[in-house]
Amino acid sequence: MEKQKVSLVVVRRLPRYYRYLGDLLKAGITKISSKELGNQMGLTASQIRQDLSCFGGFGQQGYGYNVSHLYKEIGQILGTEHIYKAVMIGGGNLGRAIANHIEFQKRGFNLIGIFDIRQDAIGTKINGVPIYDMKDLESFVTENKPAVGILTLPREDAFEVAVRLKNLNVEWLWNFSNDDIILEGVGIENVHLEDSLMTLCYRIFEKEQE
Amino acid sequence: MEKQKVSLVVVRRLPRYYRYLGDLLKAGITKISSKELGNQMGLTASQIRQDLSCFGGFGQQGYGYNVSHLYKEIGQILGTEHIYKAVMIGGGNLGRAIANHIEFQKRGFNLIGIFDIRQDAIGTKINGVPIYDMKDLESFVTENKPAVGILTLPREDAFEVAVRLKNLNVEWLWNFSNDDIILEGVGIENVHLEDSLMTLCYRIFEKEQE
DNA sequence: TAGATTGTTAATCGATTAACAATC
DNA sequence: TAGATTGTTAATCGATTAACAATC
Repeated sequence: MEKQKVSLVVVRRLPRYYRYLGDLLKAGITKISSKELGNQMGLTASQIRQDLSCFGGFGQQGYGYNVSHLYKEIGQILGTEHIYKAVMIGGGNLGRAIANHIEFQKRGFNLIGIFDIRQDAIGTKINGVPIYDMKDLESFVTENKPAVGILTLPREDAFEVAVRLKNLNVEWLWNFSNDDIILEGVGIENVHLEDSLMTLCYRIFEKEQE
Repeated sequence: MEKQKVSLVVVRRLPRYYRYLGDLLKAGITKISSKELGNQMGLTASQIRQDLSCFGGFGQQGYGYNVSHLYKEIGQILGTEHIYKAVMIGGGNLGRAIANHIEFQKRGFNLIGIFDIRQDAIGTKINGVPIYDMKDLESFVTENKPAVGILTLPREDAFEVAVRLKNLNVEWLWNFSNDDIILEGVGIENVHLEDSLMTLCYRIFEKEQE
């Protein structure tokens, strides 16, 4: 009774659907067809119907999709109503920005602690989240059992910390360190900012040569 | 004499190759085969050879690739030796983190100014880069002609600013605002952090249900 | 009812993997 | 020379698009 696993390329489009539907909802639009949504998003109607059909039939022939209903369904699929606990490793500039900027609750997470080695940061808070001493990582994680580690620390230290987290049964990482971490049994969601910037550089240069 | 445009999925792998080769170089390794590199990166040897062959033949039969040579070639392809000027719009937490954290020079860019509306920020610097008044965007951009705008401002204001930049002939955006910006003639490199986090949420939930 | 639009099956397109001759 | 490994062509696999019967 194993249901077919949905391809990651489809899953990665879901948050984008969710955003567009949220905007439509806010704009007071109650129904939308795959054709019209495709126009707005720059996708084919076919792709939208194909994507959604991985999760069920949310539309109605001759009518289209009810915006509010589809929005809720996709939110459900994405698991926005979950509250997975997360700890952040690295309270520097990047960690600080993420902790302040991301609305964890709306995305299904709760950031319960930030860990750092800088003594002057320890004991303070970022956006209400306490900064703890890296030395206390083991005891804190053992007690609080977060599902996710957010790696906002330098590349050199990332792998070692990932291993420490793995040993504490933290099996998911949101990784901002510019390093690939390949660890058996650990799922990684990478945000490689430098890679993105280099890709941009390539695209600019390529365009210039046309 | 138009050369075949290289697919974006291949281009997006280049920075990753570049990173791995840089590490090998630092480790003093002088040669590597596609098979061994594939092992390390979790790719097939075939894919690596196929990817590289989009840009030329950098290897040698029976030997493999010279690490230092290949590293330099990929750096060249990515355009790391360029210096495209960039301005950042939004000097809040996220902008501050990016300005401090990203090594623009190493990636082919020079961040020449940050724009904000908060009067207390204007006149200060982030990592040596001055913060200017948003009112002066037009004159500054007209004079300095940056190629890229980095959008680290709230979603609500992102589109309007993108249009202002487009009108000033800034045709490339590195977009951190959680908004899709679709503008004729403007190339966008999106970093949708919230989308990434929601994808992670989905993956955790999916795994739990196995 | 007639028009619109879904969900799904089939066709196409593109990306990845396999195979292998060339050759270092 | 023999073994290794490339670059490239062919085969496979997966993702996107097109087509269409079902039906609101």
